[in-house]
Amino acid sequence: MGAQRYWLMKSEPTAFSIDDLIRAPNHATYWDGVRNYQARNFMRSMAVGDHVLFYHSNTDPPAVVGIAEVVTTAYPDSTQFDKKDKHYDPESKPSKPRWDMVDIRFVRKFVRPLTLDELRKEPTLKGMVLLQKGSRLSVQPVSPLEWRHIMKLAED
DNA sequence: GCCAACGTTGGC
DNA sequence: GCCAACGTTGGC
Repeated sequence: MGAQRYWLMKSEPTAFSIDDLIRAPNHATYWDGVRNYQARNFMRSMAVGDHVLFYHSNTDPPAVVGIAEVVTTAYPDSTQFDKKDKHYDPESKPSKPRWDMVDIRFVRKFVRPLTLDELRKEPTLKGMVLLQKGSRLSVQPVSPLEWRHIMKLAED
């Protein structure tokens, strides 16, 4: 199998929305706060240039709202060492950081959000990690087939 | 706001 | 190593 090139990353729009990404300097940001090992490992396997579906979670309606791209490989998430940060991890040592982040940059916003409901109706997307029962991974792989299908949906 | 599903922690 | 308790995620 070739390298994984497509991903999906979740964000609560009240915390950080795709419009926040558009407004950010260079339309880019660091993706901090991931505190799940599986999600972290996916970030560690990202390469510069990989493409990312930007997903709004915990909102009405939850939806894929656009595309970003990976602009750095994984590096230590500084918030893990910041006592005042919500994501502070007292167990993590600067000599051996536990949590990583990547930088992503805005690519485009869909003319309309592709809602979770709509995605569920697509047989091609049945296997998407996002659509699996109980799936909560905030960083997850997307297959080339799923990616292409979502790009088609986004054209309409 | 509710709560099911999941991941992590810690007592044993 | 098991598993109950707990905290979190995120759809609804």
